[in-house]
Amino acid sequence: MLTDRQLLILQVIIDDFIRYGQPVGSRTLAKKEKITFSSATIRNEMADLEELGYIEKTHISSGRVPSEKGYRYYVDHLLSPQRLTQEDMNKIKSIFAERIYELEKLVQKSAQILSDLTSYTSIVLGPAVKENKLKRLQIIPLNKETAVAIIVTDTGHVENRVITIPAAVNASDLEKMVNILNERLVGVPLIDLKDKIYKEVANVLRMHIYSYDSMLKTIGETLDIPQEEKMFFAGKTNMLSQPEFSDIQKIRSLMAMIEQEKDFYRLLRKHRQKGIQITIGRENQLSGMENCSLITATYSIGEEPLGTIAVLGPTRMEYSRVITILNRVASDLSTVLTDWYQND
Amino acid sequence: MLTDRQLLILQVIIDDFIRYGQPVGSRTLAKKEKITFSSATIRNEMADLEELGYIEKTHISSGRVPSEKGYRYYVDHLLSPQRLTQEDMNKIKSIFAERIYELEKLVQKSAQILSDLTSYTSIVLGPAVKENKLKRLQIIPLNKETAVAIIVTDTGHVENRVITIPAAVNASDLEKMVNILNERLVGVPLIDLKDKIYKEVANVLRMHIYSYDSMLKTIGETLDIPQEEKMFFAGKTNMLSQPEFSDIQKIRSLMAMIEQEKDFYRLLRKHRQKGIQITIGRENQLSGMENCSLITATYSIGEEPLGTIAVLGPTRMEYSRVITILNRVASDLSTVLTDWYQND
DNA sequence: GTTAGCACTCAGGTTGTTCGAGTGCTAAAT
DNA sequence: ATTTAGCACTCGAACAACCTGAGTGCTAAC
Repeated sequence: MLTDRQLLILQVIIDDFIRYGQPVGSRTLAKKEKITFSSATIRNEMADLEELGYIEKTHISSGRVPSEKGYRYYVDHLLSPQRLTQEDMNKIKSIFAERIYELEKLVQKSAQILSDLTSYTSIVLGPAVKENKLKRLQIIPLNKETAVAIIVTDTGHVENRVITIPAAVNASDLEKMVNILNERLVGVPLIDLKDKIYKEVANVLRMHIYSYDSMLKTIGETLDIPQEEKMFFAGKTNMLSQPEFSDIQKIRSLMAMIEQEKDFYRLLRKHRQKGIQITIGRENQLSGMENCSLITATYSIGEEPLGTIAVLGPTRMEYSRVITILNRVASDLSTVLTDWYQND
Repeated sequence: MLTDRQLLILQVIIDDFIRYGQPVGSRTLAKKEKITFSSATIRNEMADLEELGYIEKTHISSGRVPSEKGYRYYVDHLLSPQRLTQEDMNKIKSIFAERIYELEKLVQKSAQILSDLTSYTSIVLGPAVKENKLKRLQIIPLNKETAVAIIVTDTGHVENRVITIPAAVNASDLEKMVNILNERLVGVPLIDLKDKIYKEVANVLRMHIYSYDSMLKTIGETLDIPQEEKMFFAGKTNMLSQPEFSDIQKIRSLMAMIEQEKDFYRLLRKHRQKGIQITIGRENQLSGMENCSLITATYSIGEEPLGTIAVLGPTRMEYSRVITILNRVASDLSTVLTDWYQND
């Protein structure tokens, strides 16, 4: 177990390093207000902290730098909570004060404000469309062979897709079918649509529709809703200004990682628990993330969790500030959404 | 006027520099097959070429590098046309062989293939939605206050927006109005919709609809179609691997330029003429583009130009290869689109 | 007109040196 | 038993000196 003095030193080292990005030496430390003992004492303590794995040297006679274990301890035990400046508060408020009725736009704006305020990269995982409920299905013929199928959900989200209409199907059949589907399926979550069609609606369709088979196939196409939540990025290039990424190689691997959205999506999916979640450097188990930390929070409608908002920064990021901002944005976003949807 | 030998030397210098990215010296040049005279002769010719502004030295005793004027002359007069490899041809074909019915997706795929094949960044300016013709307008109420307005165009494009419904408007009025609008407005280009409504449809509406005023306002909201063509990027980070951008500063200014989409959009808009257009370095008159060239082509339906596809690379890019690819993709894309739309 | 030869230039790599920030250890002070 | 002062030591970064190689321009001979 660490002594109080060791904790103090660890905290001051990390705070200083986060602030200035330079290895911290005993002399620098000794000058700090909070530190009342001499540099020699500090050196002894630092030697212990290093042995325990909380800090590292970049070379044999350099100052110390936090290790991943050090950051981990720091975020778990040493974070000093921070208050937002009035200015930041206002910025956040101003976003949510606008009456934006489209979920996607709101979510995108949230990502924007997060990256603006933090100067890191932010990612927002949109709500899963598949859990929205069907409000209306519409098929609008374009010409003899093709039509646009449109699905509107209760959240106002619109999915659309161009489909081919089998030659055997005529316009009135199409219309009839759309009517039947709407009658039976409004209110059903998109993900259950297919199932429900085969189990409950197929019978009805067979009775009323002539070319039942090809029709069902067309419907199948239509209802292939994307399963995955959309990711919205903002400030992708903010990382270019971080001094730890002055090395072009690091930037390349980081960018490659971000572009490769699949892996990153999977990583985000691991952060679904409520509250703030932090993963540091290699904890992310994703190459390209060695020098990065990811902080996430969730937003929700009422008690129903909807999605994740996240900030990606260097391991040397301002954890406490980012956490405060993230909490704030998540809660404001949740409030707006809850307010909006529960007034139905 | 340049002599044949000077032209040969200029061409070989640029070809070599494009290939290896290193300043080209007289000795290197003398070793080339095509060059039958000695390095001393070459030095004399190079001195002349430099005086005329076609090539430059990076420092007093370095080899030569093409100047912007040199590149300009090269692309205007010296390009040796190139054939696509079978492999590249196949890749392009495979994209357009799939039956993709959505314009946006097709366009996005085209951007993707362009950046894949060239390893540069590619940009595609989508067709202007405003020129599409209205196929159907639909308003689907979500709850008492809000509704989704959906506009489907003859190209299968779907625009949608959440609108607020004035309290004075009731459901049957809404329906009636949508019917009237559809009757009168189908086939009208989106850009003319507003005009047409005020001039021709307003009268009819006034006769049939109770809360005429607030209704017209709602309709106005609905028809605020984005005026600008969408830009689709692909391979944004490809530039990171170009040796000329090993300098972090250059990358930053380049990325900042790309992120700042407005300016870039304006630049692209200047390239609307048919055929291949090339602007080199500072010809682009956009800071961040000093070391870049932009090559564009247009795609069309029949004779009707629709949009622009572009490749953004370093000034030292493989002009001839890019031009070949761009031509190919543009023409294939045009063929598919023409085929598709003229079968209406 | 072309080329060989030569003196000259400069970027970039290597080496050596110095400086300063930092360390660990020891012995004295508290 | 802690804490501190002092000292020898280490290393990176910055700088200068030097060398090399690729390249040039010019001149005189072919």
